Amino acid sequence: MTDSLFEGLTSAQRDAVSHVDGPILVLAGPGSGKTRVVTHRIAYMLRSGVYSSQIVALTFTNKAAQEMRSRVERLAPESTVWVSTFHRFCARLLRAYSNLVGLEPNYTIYDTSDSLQILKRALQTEEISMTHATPEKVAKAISWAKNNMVLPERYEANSANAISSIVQDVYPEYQRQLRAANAVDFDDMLMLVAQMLQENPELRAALDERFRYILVDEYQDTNLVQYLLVRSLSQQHPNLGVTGDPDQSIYGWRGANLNNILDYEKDFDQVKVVRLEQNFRSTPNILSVADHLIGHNKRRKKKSLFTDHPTGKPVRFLSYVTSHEEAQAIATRIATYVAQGKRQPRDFAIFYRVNALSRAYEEALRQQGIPYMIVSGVEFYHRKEIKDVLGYAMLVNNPRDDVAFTRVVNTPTRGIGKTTILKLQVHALDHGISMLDAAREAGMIDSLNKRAAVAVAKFVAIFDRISLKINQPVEEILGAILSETGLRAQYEDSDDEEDVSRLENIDELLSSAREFDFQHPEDGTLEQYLEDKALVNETDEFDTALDRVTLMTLHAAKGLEFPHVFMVAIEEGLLPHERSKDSDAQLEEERRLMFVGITRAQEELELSTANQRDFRGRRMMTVPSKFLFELPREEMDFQAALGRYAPTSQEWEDVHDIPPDDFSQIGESGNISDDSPSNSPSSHTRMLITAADMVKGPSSSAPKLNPDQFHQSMAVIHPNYGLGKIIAMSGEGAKRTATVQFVTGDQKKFVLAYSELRSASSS
DNA sequence: CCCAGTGTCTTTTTT
DNA sequence: AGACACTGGG
Repeated sequence: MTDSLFEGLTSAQRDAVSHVDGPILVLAGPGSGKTRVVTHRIAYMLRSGVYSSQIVALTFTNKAAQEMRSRVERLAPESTVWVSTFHRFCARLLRAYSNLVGLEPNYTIYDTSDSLQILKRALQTEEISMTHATPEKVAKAISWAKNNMVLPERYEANSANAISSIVQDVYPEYQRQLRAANAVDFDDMLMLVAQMLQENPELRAALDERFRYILVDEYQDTNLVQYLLVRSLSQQHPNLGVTGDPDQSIYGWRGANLNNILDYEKDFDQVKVVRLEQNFRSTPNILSVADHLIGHNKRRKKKSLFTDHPTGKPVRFLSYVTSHEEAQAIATRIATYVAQGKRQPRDFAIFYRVNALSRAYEEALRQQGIPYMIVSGVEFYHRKEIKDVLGYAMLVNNPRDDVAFTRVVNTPTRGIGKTTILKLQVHALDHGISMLDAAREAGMIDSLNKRAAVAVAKFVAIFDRISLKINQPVEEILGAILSETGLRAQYEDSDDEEDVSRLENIDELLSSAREFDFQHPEDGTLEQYLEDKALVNETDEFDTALDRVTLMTLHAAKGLEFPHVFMVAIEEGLLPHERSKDSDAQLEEERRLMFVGITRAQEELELSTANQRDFRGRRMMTVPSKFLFELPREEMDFQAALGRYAPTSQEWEDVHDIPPDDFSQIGESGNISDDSPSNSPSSHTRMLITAADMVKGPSSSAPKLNPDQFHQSMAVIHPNYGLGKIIAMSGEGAKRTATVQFVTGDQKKFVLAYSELRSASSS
C-alpha cells in the first residue's frame, strides 16, 4: 500500500505509521520525525476505518497539542480527532462527572500561587508551626503525593523526613479547603480523574470504550497518575500508542517517572516497539557531541543516532573571561552573520539553564540592534492587574472561591483590611459557609465594627451588580468589572508609567475576551473562558513567524530546532544546577537537559562558559561544567574567545580534578561596578588561581585574625566545617559577618569576632 | 487601616 | 537584581 501517507518515510517510520491495533512504543530520538509519524499514523487509522471520536491524542503542552492538531487537520481535514493536553482532557471529564469527586461543574482551577494561598490558610487552621519548612516546600511535597496517587487520608509521614509529618497533618485540611472552595489545583485535575476511574468501574469501562485509541506524546514525561489514567482507559482496548525518548526526560522534578517508558514493554502484552534513530535535523558533528554526552548516563535505552546530512562545521567551545564578554561576542557574531546575509535573526537561539541569566544576552542584543524575543518571563495571566480582574470573574463564576474573594475584596482598596478579612474568614469557617456568604452577613458579625461592615456591604453590592452579567459575553462581564469596581478608573487616573502599561495589559485582556466570544458564539460561557485562561501559558504563544533571535531556557527548548544554537553558561552550579547534585538521578537529568539543548541545533552549535559571571547581582568565579569533559574534544573546535587566553584541555582537567566534590561558584570579587575592568591582563589566570587557593592544604597553625583581616573570596578554614571560601561579607566592626561556602557544600554565616574561622593560606 | 522603608530569600524547570 | 514579607510610623 504505497500512497501519500507513506511517501518519503523510512522503513521504521512506515512500520510505526501502519500499526493500528494493539500497544505500540515508538522510541524516537531527537529530530527523527516523531510528530510526523504520529500524525500520519492517526491519518492511517482513520483511513483504516477507525472513527475520529474513538481517538484521543494527549500531549503535555498546549504548544504541542496545537502543532499536532493542525498537522492532523492537514492530513485529514474532515476529521475531528480530539487532540488535547492531559490537563484539558481531565478538565473536561471533571466537568462532566464532577459530582463523583465532590465538585460542582463550575469548579475553579487554581494556579500555583492560588493553591499556595489555600495551603497557607490550611497551615494556619491546623496551627502547624513552620520552623524548619516553608509553605513552598510543603506544597511541593503535597504535589509529589498527588502525582503519585497518594490520597490525603492515605498519606503517611516518613520519620526520616521532617516535611512529611507536616504534610500528613496539613494535606487533608488543604484538600478539604480546596473542596470547600469548589476548587482544584493542577495536580488534582489528574488525580481526581484517576481516582474517579478507579472508584467507578462502569464509568471506566464506558470511557475505555469511548476512547479506544489513545496516543500519548512525550511519554517519558508522564508521572504515575498520568500512567494510571491512560492505563485504565486501555483495558478492553489496549490500543495505547506512546511516543517518547528516555534521553529527553527532563521533568523528573515534577513527578515524571522514567520507569513508565523504560518498563512499557512489561506493562502490556505484545508491545510493538519501533525505534526511530535516523535524525533529519542535525549534522553528524552535532550528533556525535550529543551522543558522547548522553553515553555517560546509565539509566537509558541505548539508541544509535545517525544521519545522512553532510558533516558540517565542528561544534565550537568558547571560554570567555567574563559573562559580559560572552554576551557581547554572541551578539556580535549574530550581527555579523545577519549583516553578511548568511542568516536571519530567527535562525539563532540562545539557551540557558535559568531565566535569571537572560538579561546579559538581552542587553547585548539590544545594543547591537538585533531583534529578539524571550520565551517565558512573567506570564501574562499571572500579572497582578490581570489576576485582579480575573479574580472578580472567578468569584462570579464560583462564589465559593475564597481565594478569589480574598484577592478582590479590597482591590482597589476600599477600607477592608487584614483584620476584617480574617474575621470574615473565621466566621465563614465557623459556620461552614463561603467567605462571600460571610460577607453577606457582615452586619451580623459581632466582632466587626460598623465601619468595616459598611465597607464589606458595599463590596457585596458591587459584586452583585457584576454577577447579573454572568450570562453575557465575556468581554461585557470583564468590562462591567472594570467599571463597577473602579479598577479602570484607578489606572486611568494615575500617570505612573507602570500603571500605563497595566492599562495596556488590561486592554489586551479585553481583546482576548472579545476573541473568545467570537470563537464561541454559542458555548462561550464564563466558565469555559476561565478554564482556558487557567490552562494556558505565555510560552504557548511563542511565535515562530517573527524574525527574531530566540532566548529561552533549556526546558522551553524541547521540541524546537534552530540552525544556529548558542548554549551559554555551561558551568558547575548552573548546568548541572547546584540543586541537582544530591543524586545520580538528578545529575543524569541535568545531562539529558544538556542533551536536549545540543540536539536542537541543525547546523551550528556553540557552547560557552565565562570564567567570571555576573549573576543575581553578584560576581562569581566559575568552574566549567563537568559535562564539558564528557564531550569528544578531539572532534570539536576549542577556542579562546577574542584572542584571549583559554585553558588547554590539560589545564582544565587539572582544575577539575582539584576540588573535593563539586565546588561550584567559588568566591566572589565584590559587588559589580558598572564598568568592569575585564581587560586587565591578569584576569585570565583567575580561575587557576582560585583553584590553586583551594588546594593549599588546611594550615592548622594559622593565627586567629581580626575581623578586618578577612576579605571577600578569601580561602578559610573552620574546625567543624573544614575548608571554605568567603563568598560574601556584611556588617561593620564587631558585627562584621562573613558568608562562607564550604567544600562540603554547606554554606554558613559567621560573626567574625566570635567565630573559629582562620585563614587557610599558609602565608 | 495604610504606606513606606527595611530585611530576607530566591526559581530550575510548568500544567 | 528583584520580589516579597515584615515592621513601625502616620
